[in-house]
Amino acid sequence: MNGIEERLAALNPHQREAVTAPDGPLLVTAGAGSGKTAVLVNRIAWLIGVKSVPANRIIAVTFTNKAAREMKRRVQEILQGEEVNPVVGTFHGLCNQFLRTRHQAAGLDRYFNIMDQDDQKSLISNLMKERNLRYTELTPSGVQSYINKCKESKKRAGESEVYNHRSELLEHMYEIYERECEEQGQVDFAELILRTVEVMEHNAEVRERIQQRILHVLIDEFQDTNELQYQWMEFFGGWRRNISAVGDEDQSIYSWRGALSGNLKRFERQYDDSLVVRLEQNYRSTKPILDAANALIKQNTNRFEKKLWTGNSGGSRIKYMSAGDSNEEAEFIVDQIRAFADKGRSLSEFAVLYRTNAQSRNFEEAFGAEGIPFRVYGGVRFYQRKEVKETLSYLRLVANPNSNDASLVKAINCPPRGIGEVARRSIAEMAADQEISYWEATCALADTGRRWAKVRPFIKLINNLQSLHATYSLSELMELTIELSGLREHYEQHTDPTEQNRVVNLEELINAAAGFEQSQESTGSADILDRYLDSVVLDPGDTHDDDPEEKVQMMTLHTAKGLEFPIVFLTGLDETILPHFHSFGSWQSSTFRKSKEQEEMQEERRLCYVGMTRAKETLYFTRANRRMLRGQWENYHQSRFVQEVPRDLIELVRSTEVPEPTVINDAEHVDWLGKSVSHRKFGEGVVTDVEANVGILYLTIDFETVGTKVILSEFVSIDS
DNA sequence: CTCATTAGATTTTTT
DNA sequence: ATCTAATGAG
Repeated sequence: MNGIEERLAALNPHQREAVTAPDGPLLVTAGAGSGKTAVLVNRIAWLIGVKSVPANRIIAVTFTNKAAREMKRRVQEILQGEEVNPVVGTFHGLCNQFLRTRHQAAGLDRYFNIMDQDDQKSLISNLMKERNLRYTELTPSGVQSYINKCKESKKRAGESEVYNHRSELLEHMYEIYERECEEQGQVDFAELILRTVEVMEHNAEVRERIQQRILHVLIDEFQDTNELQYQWMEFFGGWRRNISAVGDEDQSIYSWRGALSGNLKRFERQYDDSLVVRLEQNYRSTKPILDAANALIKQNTNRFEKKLWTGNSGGSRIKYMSAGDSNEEAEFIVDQIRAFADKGRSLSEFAVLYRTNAQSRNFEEAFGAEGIPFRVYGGVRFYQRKEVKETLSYLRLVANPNSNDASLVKAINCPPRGIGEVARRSIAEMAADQEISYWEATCALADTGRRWAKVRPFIKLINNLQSLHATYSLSELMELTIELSGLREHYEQHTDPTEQNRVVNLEELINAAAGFEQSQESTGSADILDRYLDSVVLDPGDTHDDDPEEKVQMMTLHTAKGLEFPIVFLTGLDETILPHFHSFGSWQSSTFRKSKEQEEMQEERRLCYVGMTRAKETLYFTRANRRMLRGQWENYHQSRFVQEVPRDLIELVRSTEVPEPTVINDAEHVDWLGKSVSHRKFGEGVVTDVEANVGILYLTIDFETVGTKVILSEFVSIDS
């Protein structure tokens, strides 16, 4: 017998209805903390255990790898006994598997390489440089975001409307980029999904085989799917229509990545016979926290009104602390955690959440100084460090020298071997002329005279590592690479702490490889190096996941989605931080549009909502009047979101003297409108719009030289 | 070609 | 403040 009956009995009627829904489309809209993941987990277990659906014919999609692992674990836990293996993964992970086994049908190199955002950006940057395409109108990141936007809405180069010079250039870059990726066997994140959908669309044989095999498709976090992912769902699950989608529009926080929370409604419309279940009972938070979160999210327009409720009673109000500066904010949190910990709370019960990764630094310093153990998720990623990227470049060359030109460029002169710009250019030229890889070009050039003698040891090194690859394990190969390449020696020579730390990171990298080996023990014997190199890009998260140690958890609001903690510090509740204003008095914003701002503001509010609803029993709001930004102290004002929470749900914990926000009346509004003003950086302009919020005036100003920007009133002066 | 110094930039969030 | 790219001296 298995544990399903027992589990079903523990669910509420709505949850049970969703879990045991008959075949056919199912849409679950679920508020924060209402147990939507539990519904998915139990439904998978129910399908396997009660309906006897073979586990490997069920496919479930989650948003993060962490969530996928958790889901597999929980399904297995319910179905005690024999091992079950439903297919669970992220869109990107699943599409990668699909393409690896069908690279031929997909028209991809057998050993195609996956680029992360950094790789993609430097490829674009190099393309622009080498082909002299450094147009003033375009930046590499501009091109990058254009290409990704296109791919996310299933558009290839040439399929977008060209309406001005700039968009013409962008299309041109997209074309060049596509060709380059094709030639080099490079695949970016969006391409994984796009290519998969295209194979399903055009290859009837593959499509039919897959559609026959898959009996059920389940998708979590449906509000965060984009056009491409919606189509993926249709190709993989649309034929049998056994699709379960779970989501919450109030937690849609990835529209900047092309996500369309409207996909929830689209699903409901398109599969009009679907069973729709709404989960509105919150099991996570105390009443004051839930009431506060509900009040906040109510400010968003055009949303389906939910009445999220809880049976929990009691609980304290939100504790609000407004600090003089960011250091004080951090110290306050340290003090509070100390006090709780003295009462016997475990450090792992605390989470410090922030809008931007840059904010973590303050907290890291304060916690470090006080000797409180903490763990930062994400941040400057381990796998993005220079020394780590260098080592991985060697491994990529070992795995497949012919589809990793960028890796060759990186590895060939790290550590310095006297092979520089001139040599690189010759290699690139020859590779282009003869349509061969950089590696082949380098090998050919090595025999062409004394000038190329320096590359011979390098070629030998790679060949040597390739032969070692056959006999040594992944972690051993990693260690040999670091030693034989001279990377360790190179970094050990330096005495300053930054460089010394790199040696430590190299050790850490070997450990990570060993950890990967262990986690993959049960899986087949397909080349572990290839799978490791994929996982480094697709799942660079925690190298040692189930860290049992007691540590305070620190992460961005985005990373926190789907998690819960007894005590949560929601930090940086300041205008321009949360809500964040990328369009605020900064560089390019000639395309600033009011409607877009509205949309972005609502997403910021949802982000705040996500943060608040992570808390089970205690929630803190913290902010600071002054923060260090790029080496300078800047002034900040309390976030509008604090005002949007009813006063009686907030308790002032400790507050340094905050000047009462100046109340702006209508007369002052009118005062600004139409006035000529000047700004220190942007020069002269005219105020075209005024908006007041929480005592702060936001002026839309049409500048003579730099176009339209939104500026805080305190940064401009009226011309006399 | 390497190393050191300097000028310049820095779009928030993640697979 | 901190990182990278560009520049110049050896």
